[in-house]
Amino acid sequence: MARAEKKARSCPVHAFQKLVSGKYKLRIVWDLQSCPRRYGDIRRGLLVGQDGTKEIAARVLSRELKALCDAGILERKDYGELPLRVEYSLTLSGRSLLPVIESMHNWGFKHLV
Amino acid sequence: MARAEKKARSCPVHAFQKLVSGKYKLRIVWDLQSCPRRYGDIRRGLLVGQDGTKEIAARVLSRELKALCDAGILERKDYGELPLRVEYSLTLSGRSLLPVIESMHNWGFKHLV
DNA sequence: CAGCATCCTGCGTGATACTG
DNA sequence: CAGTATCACGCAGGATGCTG
Repeated sequence: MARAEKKARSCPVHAFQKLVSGKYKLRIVWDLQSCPRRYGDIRRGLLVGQDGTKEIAARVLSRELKALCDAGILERKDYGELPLRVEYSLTLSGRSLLPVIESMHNWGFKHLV
Repeated sequence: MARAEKKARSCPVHAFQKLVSGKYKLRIVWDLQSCPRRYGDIRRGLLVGQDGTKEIAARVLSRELKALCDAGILERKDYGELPLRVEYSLTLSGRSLLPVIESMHNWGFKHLV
């Protein structure tokens, strides 16, 4: 199921880190846990900086989404409608990532923030 | 317990990601789980690339270690001996990080590697 | 041995404009 | 609306040499 590059003997932690590298990948997955979302919804609302962060650049979001799709974490569904409508949702593999992110979330909530 | 910058309303996941940003921080913590280690031990053996990765640059390792110390994850103990001898160990806060890293490790081991 | 000081390079991120 | 095309830039990461 689409595991990109299976580096021979590399460290799992490092491999994981590389997979979710980038400022937004983890947050995207986390934000999709309850339901699929459209491109614009992910962009606005979810990633707009509550803490002063700027809105994510379209180009960046595109790349992160594409990377996640290529990694088999997300699925992209194009409805072929007009105006354009594309929805992103978690795959099974993506869902399996949620507990991991949750542990990060909880730790961060306790020790940081 | 040294929490650096407590960004007001920032996302815990993102805060966590920032804290452990860098290629080696997580692996360093992970490698220190069983016992304290010396600077050189961390550098050699542990971080030398089993998968072809080069040895970490001294400057980089220094920075990562310092950042982890500043974050209250690691503790630095200088024995004041000659030849120089410095040991790094996990603090309580650092230990609390282990389950989180473990979940990443397990996921990575299952889905990547 | 455990690091700093310097210099250098690539890539991740971002801003702006444009398109089907 | 959901992107792609360009251009620009800071900084993490690396290489080399030096020191107490």
